[in-house]
Amino acid sequence: MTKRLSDKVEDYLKSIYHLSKGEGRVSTGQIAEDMDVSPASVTDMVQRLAAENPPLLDYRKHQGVALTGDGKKAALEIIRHHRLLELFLHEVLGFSWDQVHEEAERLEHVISEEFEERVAAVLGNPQRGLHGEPIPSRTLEMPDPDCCHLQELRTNQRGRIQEVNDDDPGFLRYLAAQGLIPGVEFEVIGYSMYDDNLRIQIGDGKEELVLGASVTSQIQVKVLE
Amino acid sequence: MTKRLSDKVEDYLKSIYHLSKGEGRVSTGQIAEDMDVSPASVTDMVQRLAAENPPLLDYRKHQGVALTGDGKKAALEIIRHHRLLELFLHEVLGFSWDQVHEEAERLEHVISEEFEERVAAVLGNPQRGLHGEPIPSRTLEMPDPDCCHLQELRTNQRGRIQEVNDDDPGFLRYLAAQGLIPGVEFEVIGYSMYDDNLRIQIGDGKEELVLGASVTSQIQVKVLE
DNA sequence: ACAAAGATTTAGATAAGTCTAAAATATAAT
DNA sequence: ATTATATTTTAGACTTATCTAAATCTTTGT
Ligand SMILES: [Mn+2]
Ligand SMILES: [Mn+2]
Ligand SMILES: [Mn+2]
Ligand SMILES: [Mn+2]
Repeated sequence: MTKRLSDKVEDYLKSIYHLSKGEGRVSTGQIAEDMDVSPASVTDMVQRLAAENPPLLDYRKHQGVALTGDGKKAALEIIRHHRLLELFLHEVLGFSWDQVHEEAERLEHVISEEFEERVAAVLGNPQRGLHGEPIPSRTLEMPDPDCCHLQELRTNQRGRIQEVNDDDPGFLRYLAAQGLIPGVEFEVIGYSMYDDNLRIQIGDGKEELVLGASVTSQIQVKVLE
Repeated sequence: MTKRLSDKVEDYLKSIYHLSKGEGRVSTGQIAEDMDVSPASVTDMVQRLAAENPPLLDYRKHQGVALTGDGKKAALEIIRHHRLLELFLHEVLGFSWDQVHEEAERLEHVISEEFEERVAAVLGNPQRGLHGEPIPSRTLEMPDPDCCHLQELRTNQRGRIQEVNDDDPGFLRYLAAQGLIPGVEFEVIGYSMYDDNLRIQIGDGKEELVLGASVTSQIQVKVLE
């Protein structure tokens, strides 16, 4: 009989989960930035969530917050909804991969466990989302990331695109146009230390791309070999 | 650029639409009863909706409210969402006909026009919902009801079930168990004027049912011949 | 070690939606 | 036509979520 959380609370928990990757502390300022609200609003909200029964956050003045077990569970529930919904919107309703995020952002808060189960079943209990994100299991276990940011790779390293940032439709269309989609393999063939540009070659074709840090920081890859 | 209405506002407009059947005035008391909130809350809300720009309601003190053109359009938009969603939940996700209403009640407020269009397309642009209700068109025209309550029929009249009240799961399971579903034809073979019980025979089998007023008032039928 | 800068928290306001209790109005009954 | 009853509206309060401006910590640079 865990009391139903509001949409806003769910979005706060999700934001904190993403910023902390499930562990560690996050500052109120980071949350304010990510959620596009004032720092004062965040302080107020996190104090309320820390005072909940059971508490959803561990809050200490001037030292940010960490998710409690309950807070993390609530966040993972919504993240599971979000990622299943994105896949469903694409596979069943034909939404394009840059349109699904916004729609899922609203739907994630209102679907029942029944809906979640049925969608998962229709999709064959997938473990990865439309943009390559791992989907928490029914029991809310989140698989390890087993990948790092493309940004961190250097010349001669090979990798496979694992996951891309999905909250900017324009960026997603750009990625698709360049062939930078989850599953694609590549080799780093150059690095410029002054601007952090990375030159990569996709597949075994001669297709080359030069990507800036603001692109490579939004792509997660698995290093090969 | 019509400002986005809140879920609550949409539910008020929908309630007023149903109570007034799109025309005429409705008292604040009726709305309070239907929405399960206090009369004071209703008065407050209808005054706000009447003060909107453009106004969604016509309100006169102590004389109830009527939907304006804009209010009616907003109500029909949500009713279209609701009925398309119920059908979708049943046809695509396998929800039973007594489960869909509750889920649709929440989803109706958050789906985009894009979602609405795609669902309608997947379903083949249906004109009737899962419980027989007419579905407003894309342009928000509501087809005429062309039917009346089963309650009003008398001995020897034949009819076809057109539409049933869908907000009580138990009632829907009861109807399904009795074979009282939209499309089924029957003949009234008896009427008891003291308790308003109706005796009906379904199809041409010898299956007979006796139905009280609280059942017959929740079923809409088309009179045959 | 201390002042300046930066981040966070408090204080005070506002808007939406709800409630209960009291006041006002309308309807029905004598 | 008055009085009694029922309905509706107002008044005052509360909750959630947000803001701006002011106060208070923390961190950093010298
Ligand atoms: Mn997303
Ligand atoms: Mn969201
Ligand atoms: Mn319904
Ligand atoms: Mn609703």
